[in-house]
Amino acid sequence: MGRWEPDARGRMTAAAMELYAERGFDQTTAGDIAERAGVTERTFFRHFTDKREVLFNGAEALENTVRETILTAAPEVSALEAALAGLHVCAALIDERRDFAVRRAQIIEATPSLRERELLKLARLAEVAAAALGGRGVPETAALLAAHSAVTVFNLSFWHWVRTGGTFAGHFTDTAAALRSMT
Amino acid sequence: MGRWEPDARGRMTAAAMELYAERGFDQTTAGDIAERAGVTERTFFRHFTDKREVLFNGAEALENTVRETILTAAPEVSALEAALAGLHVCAALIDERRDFAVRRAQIIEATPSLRERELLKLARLAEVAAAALGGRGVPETAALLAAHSAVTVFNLSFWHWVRTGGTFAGHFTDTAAALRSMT
DNA sequence: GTGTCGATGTCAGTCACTGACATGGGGAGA
DNA sequence: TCTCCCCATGTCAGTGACTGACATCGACAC
Repeated sequence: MGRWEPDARGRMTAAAMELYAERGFDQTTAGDIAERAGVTERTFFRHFTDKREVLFNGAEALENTVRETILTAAPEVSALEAALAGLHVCAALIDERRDFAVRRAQIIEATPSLRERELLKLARLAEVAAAALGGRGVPETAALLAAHSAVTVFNLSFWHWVRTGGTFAGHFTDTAAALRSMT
Repeated sequence: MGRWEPDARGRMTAAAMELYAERGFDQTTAGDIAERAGVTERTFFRHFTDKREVLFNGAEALENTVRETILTAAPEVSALEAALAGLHVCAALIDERRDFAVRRAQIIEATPSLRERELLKLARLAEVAAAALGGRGVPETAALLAAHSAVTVFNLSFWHWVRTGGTFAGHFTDTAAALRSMT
């Protein structure tokens, strides 16, 4: 691929995480990140649409996981349970990288504009889940409700996990149970 | 208040809505808005923290409505029903200004960065609702789940209302019913 | 009539992001 | 092994969002 030092993208991601954690998102310029990664500011913006996106690389992988898990769920499974299953697999994946996830979460928590971007990614995840449910024949409104509910469980249990420890998947299971017994 | 033409804020909001609708958010500069409103770009940024915020003036009013409705709900009402009641009142308020709401929704829909901001406002609304439920003695996880679920109902029925007509409150009631029967 | 105060104007600066064009090394094919 | 092409990167100049510091001006109190 590249012909200079390989994995420019990975170096930029690492540099950004370091700098955001060291001095904060607002005090870090795109040029700072590029410099630490040994590339040009222009190259940074060729890889990432903006300064925030560098923290949201894994989003597409999660979307694929959700989509495929929902689509391959047994046909008799309800919309809500299929959506929960999809997000539960995501939680289990993230469980494997607690260290990274926590550092990233702390950076996001400290910066409103990053929280904003995170909400957009979660909304996209819900849309993907809803579309997958649609592919199972679930009517639109039911699909959207189930998808957004599952993403809410995902989001709430994520932050609970970051703050309290344990396993993400475990918190997810607990929160899902609370949701089922809510009505 | 001001000593020049009064209601600079209102003029800027109106100008921004016009320009965003006419030529799009990205093709509108803060200077354009200020000029049409008869003020300076600097004045625009004194009233609004950024170019997007101009479309989200009513957010605080909604938050107050949600908070007070939840806090004054009958004590025997469940967390979910209290949260739904709070958001239902908001829906009824917005029903009174369909024209404005639809124009605003079309602008937001056309611009990803505005969708992002809208999600942040909805998240804040959910946090306010959850805090109000906390004030009623609801445990944290249950409060967060109920609040976010109600906001999801609000959001989904809002877009359904924008696209199909009818009343926002009516769509809200239907979607809330679908949520209750989901589990 | 004078002084204070808050909203506004002015100005200069930083930085996110973009388009256009140049470059250089690696790999496919001769 | 040489050559040509491609693509990731570098270079450069520009636009526009936002900010801080300071000047101003009109309403209102006294």
